[in-house]
Amino acid sequence: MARSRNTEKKIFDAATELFLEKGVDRTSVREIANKAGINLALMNYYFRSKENLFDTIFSSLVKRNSEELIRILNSDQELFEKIEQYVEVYIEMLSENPLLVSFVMAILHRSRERITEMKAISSLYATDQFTKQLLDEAKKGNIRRTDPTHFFVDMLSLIAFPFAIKMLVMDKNNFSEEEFQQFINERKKRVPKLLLDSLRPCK
Amino acid sequence: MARSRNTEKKIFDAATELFLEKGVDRTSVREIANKAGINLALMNYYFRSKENLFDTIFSSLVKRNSEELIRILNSDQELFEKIEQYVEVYIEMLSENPLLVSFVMAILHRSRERITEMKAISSLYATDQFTKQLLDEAKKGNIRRTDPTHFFVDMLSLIAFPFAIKMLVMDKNNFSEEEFQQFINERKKRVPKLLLDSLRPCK
DNA sequence: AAACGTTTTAAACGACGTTTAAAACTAAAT
DNA sequence: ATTTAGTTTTAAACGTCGTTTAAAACGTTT
Repeated sequence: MARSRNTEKKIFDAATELFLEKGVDRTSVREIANKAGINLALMNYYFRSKENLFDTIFSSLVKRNSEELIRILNSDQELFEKIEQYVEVYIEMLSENPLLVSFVMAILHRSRERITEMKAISSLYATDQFTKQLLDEAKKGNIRRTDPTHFFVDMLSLIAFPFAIKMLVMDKNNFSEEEFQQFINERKKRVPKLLLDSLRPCK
Repeated sequence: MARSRNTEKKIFDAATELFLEKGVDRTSVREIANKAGINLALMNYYFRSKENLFDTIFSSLVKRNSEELIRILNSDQELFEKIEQYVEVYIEMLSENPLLVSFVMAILHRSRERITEMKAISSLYATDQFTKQLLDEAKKGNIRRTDPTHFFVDMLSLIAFPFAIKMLVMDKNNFSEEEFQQFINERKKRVPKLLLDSLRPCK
């Protein structure tokens, strides 16, 4: 240990703030160093590369937010309730963390190949328990038979994509920021209803 | 006119190919110039900037592919058929044009800055006719009442998002490229069914 | 063949992420 | 108290990026 034991944290915090504010690509290492009040080279000393700094920040952010989602998905809660809760919590999480959304967008755009290497994301989609539940309930005749992979992709799409096209939706409907938030809030009930309707055996 | 009347086209073609192959950000102007067999400065001479070159390529790609989608959306076709056709054609289009997917990802990622391109995309979604149709059919009692904005967002999400998370889906399910194509193909029937089920008045 | 506008070229610019090698510093060993 | 070993910080430079510049090469028209 030496002069400053919080240099790493200073870099981390400054970068987080700048990444959120102007995006990863538009934030230079020199800016980060400046904001953190440290020498340019220290970013590489502590985080090896800007890319790795980004990954570190992103992973810690995902970790902080994903635990509840993972817990819900793997609980032995009743299927319909589980879906309702999962969707609501997921949407709320994305709603409260714009940084998370823009990070995911950045990753999907910049390194779609690399996305599976990110353990933080990968662990979010451990769907074994959920898959089993879908198949069991179908066998019991409680729900219609459905391909679990498709169902999970449907669910993720309905949850996440609206955030990706936020600007498009706002522009098309002349939404203010508040109106878009309201729109997203409505989806907390709408999306589960849509999904559950497709599972109900009735007709 | 002077020495080479197809320099512009050579740049356009080389850039298109490289952008598809390795993404916009990972393609340098020097690479484009190299592949096109032209001097570095000519890219700026003909296209002003790399960003503008990207826009040009993207716009022409969208133009080539969007006409049919717009036509379908604004036709006076019966609602259910229209949805089926729209989804199928859209998925097929994204399936055949990976470049389009990565371009859209690039634009959505920086949607705050890339307003021009956003407008280009936005024009794809003149949903007035479609909205009217949804409201009319609901009034007639043929379908359940639904918020047209939400419904359209649902539809787009189910169509497009799976392409964005392609690598994740492939990794989680150990899909080969062919198997992912098959998975996408299945969605051509699945997605319309899901959407139509949510509209049916029955239960 | 001279003048003009267009296209092409080589070289350089400033900004970027990163590396280097030495300096500054702390902590432990003599 | 001084040397030693290890860590942290620094200034300077590296190579690459997108872009600009000013001159050269060229085709066309007079």
